[in-house]
Amino acid sequence: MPARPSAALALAAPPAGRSPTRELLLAPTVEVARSLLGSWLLRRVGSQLYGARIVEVEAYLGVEDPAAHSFAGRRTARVEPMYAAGGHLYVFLVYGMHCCANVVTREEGRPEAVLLRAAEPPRADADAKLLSGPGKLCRALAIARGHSGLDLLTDRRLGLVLDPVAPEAVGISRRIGIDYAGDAAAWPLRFYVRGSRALSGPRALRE
DNA sequence: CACATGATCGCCT
DNA sequence: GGCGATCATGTGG
Repeated sequence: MPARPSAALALAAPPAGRSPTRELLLAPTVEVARSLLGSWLLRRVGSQLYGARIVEVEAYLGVEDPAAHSFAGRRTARVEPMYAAGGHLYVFLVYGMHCCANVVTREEGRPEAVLLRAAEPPRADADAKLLSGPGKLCRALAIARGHSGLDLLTDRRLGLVLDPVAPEAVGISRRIGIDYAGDAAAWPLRFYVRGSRALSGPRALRE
């Protein structure tokens, strides 16, 4: 696991745009998911700033969502950050080797989150597929389990800057990789920026 | 391009 | 003990 983010993600200066408010991140999870499309995920290591623009996310609706780690109120040390207030980060390990990062939503005690599935590098000449998948996104930005539970609104290492996309540019589909969750796998909770070259998943889910 | 498979280990039952 | 909110690589069309 790389200690530093990919050099291709280095930023000379912070991107334009405003930081999200706590209120925005306490909103219904689907609303937050759409708000995060286009947003910059910023990563700071030492004095160097890195970042990428989020183009694909999935909503996980907590205790009533069979695909969510917090389904039926499950509350363990791993999932605990999902119970924090909106704006915190939840990172977990899947398949023994990849991390996935989520932005927690809703008020404290209500464990919902938005999975960050793909992002675009800041420059057009970079590999568009560098962060095309939740595991690749974490690897490219050097996000690890040790970051789980941090507050994106106050932490120096990770943060967000809003840069909304037009509603008509947003595509919607079923979620990926959760077929074990039965009917919930078909719920339209994946949101993506149409036409982005950084999208993950099969072609049929990119429109 | 579509599909199949192996890697690898923390987490929960 | 079983199984993932995945990825890279391999095969075949």
